[in-house]
Amino acid sequence: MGKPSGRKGSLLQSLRDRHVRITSQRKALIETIEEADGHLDAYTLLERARRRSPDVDLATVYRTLELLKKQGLIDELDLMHLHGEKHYYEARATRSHIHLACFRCGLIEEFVSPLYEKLTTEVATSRGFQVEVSRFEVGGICRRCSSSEGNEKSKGIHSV
Amino acid sequence: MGKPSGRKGSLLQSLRDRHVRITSQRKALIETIEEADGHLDAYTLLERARRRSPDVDLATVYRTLELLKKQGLIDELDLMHLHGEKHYYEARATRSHIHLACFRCGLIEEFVSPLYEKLTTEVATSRGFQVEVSRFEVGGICRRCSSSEGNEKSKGIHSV
DNA sequence: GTATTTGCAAAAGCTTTGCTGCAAC
DNA sequence: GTTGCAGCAAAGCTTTTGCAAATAC
Repeated sequence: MGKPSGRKGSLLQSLRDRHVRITSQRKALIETIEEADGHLDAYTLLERARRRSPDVDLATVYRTLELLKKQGLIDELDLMHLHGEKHYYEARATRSHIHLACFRCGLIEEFVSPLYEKLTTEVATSRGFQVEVSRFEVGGICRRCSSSEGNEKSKGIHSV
Repeated sequence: MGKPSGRKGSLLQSLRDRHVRITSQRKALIETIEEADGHLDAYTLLERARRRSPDVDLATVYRTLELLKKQGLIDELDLMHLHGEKHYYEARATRSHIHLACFRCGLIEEFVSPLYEKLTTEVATSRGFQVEVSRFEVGGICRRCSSSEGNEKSKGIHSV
């Protein structure tokens, strides 16, 4: 399943274009984000980034995420708080998409629709609102879980 | 500006219909939620509910919110984390609506559109996903802040 | 009378911050 | 050489949990 993500390596370039300082830690974190291709929480990002730069600290992870958010280069997701209150991050996609979170198995699906863009435009036009970020999340039961209704009890039975 | 909310007093009735125990604390909390008509965080809910029932505890607030969420009677919002990581709650509306959060002044607007329902239906149909909850939040700059661009510095200058 | 809910206090989870030394430009 | 970043450790804020006493039905 193809993800609606942007070209890899674009995050670093965007930072350079904006005259933001590129440190080795930021580089490691950004490369990790781009490699992951979506849905990383801060701690997972830390663990993976340490393969590239062993001394990265969690504080740096958060500070870098904050920076990237402010630059509009990544999006912050809640994924319906399926796994606690933490946040997830992904490189901003070329096309915005909805996240579907299955309460039963924990699967996260992505869904692209022209209606999404249309709706965002409608907000901007009719309310005079300059949209910088938007987030559409849906929670419920995925197709696979509905069809195996009642047979599966545990969470996480379908791979993410 | 009319809110797209349901009839007042319906939360308690819904609980009775579902044979959920009605305690005095739950009653106080529910009445407070309905009176507020939207966007209460847990601590504010506690403070207000204490006017009706002085001994309510924050733990009870969270437990009751959990109950109402599970029953699908309230919705949980993040409001783009405009004021920290806490959540906001509102009685589930008869029509689902988008929340627009202004990063500059903190104003939260609500926006109803047929496209929203259409999009949700599309998700259900094309992915076979049983939608239980959906949340569409938008962050950016509201009309008023765009027109007073650069003149206003502080947050919360426009009333919520 | 019995099962559930509550208050209290403590803990947990995620995120932010202060400070000093270090790295980028 | 300056300015801003990183690591470390500590604190912060929201939310959850264990347990004994109280409450609803």
